[in-house]
Amino acid sequence: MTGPHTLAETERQVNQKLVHKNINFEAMAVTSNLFRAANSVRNHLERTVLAKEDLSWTAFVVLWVTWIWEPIETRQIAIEGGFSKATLTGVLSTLEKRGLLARKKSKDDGRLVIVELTTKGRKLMDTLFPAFNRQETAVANSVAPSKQGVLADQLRTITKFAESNS
Amino acid sequence: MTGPHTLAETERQVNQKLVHKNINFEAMAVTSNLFRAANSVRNHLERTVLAKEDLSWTAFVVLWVTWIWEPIETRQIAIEGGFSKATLTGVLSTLEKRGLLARKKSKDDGRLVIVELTTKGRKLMDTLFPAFNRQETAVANSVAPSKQGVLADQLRTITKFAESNS
DNA sequence: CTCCGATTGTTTGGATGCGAATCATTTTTA
DNA sequence: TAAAAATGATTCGCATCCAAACAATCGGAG
Repeated sequence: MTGPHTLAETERQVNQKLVHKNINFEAMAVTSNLFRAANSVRNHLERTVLAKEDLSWTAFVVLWVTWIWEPIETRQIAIEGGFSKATLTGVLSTLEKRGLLARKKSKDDGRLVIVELTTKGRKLMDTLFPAFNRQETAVANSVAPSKQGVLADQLRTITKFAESNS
Repeated sequence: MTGPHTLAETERQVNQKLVHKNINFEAMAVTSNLFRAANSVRNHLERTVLAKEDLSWTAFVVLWVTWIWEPIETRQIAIEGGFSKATLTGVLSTLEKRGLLARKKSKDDGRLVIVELTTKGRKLMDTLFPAFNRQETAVANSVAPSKQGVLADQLRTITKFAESNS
């Protein structure tokens, strides 16, 4: 991820390419570092926590959302996790095959599918999520704990803006 | 992306699931909002800027890195852009087919491939990047401009930590 | 009661991305 | 100099993800 060029070098180079235009370097720094941070943190968590359980990122999110809210409708898992219904169907099948969760039809509405963790799945999350959270803590603590609340708020604000302005 | 449950509701629910364990909610908020923000901003930029040029995110990054540093070695594009060599080969072929850039062999080292934009590619980036940057500005300005420098710095710090702790 | 539109999960087809193996070239070793 | 190791890019096989089409179900309008 960290290339041979520093961000400062890149900005200088961009400036030379665009001397005649008005480029907002500070905004560029915010977004580009947002992507770098998200990617590297995701890779970090995958390597340090998820890999040994052979779970993909999406699979973990599905387990997590289900664990928190079970019993839960599949459509809600997709919304909460931020991926498509199509993606969810595949991941659910995989996790069901591995015995970590179970699908069942809703009695009230035949279209809906309800998901619950199995005992095995619940047991896994009981140890996996604390381990995950420990790594989240290590990552977050690279900025001062007293500043983390503001940081999270700013990220929330950015999300809200980006989502409302299609 | 934004589910029907607020973060506060989720935290309350997590707390009930884990009353006996120590969960760091602030760290959880930092990372989860980091992913939400990155995803929503990427989707926003894809929709508002990249879609009308029929460019994928990765394709745009390749064009951008090349535009800034050309002539540039392919391995450096991959490092700078944060994706694998395998991914790059495919994207380069696509962009070359579309006449936006060109590959040539290095004279000094026959293993290396050097990439340059074509006139068409350069012309595209001359208008595309300013448009992209305008949207970056809109996104970044959802937090006060005076706080953007600190925000970018914190994201840089997180990246550095996550990358150094495999 | 019967359509008919809306909603939901699944299937299908295609795009994207990666790791491992492969091929070509260069550099190092002996 | 010749063989071996190292370094690049590409190819191949696999997993992941999505949009669109599809089938099943629900809820009204008439």
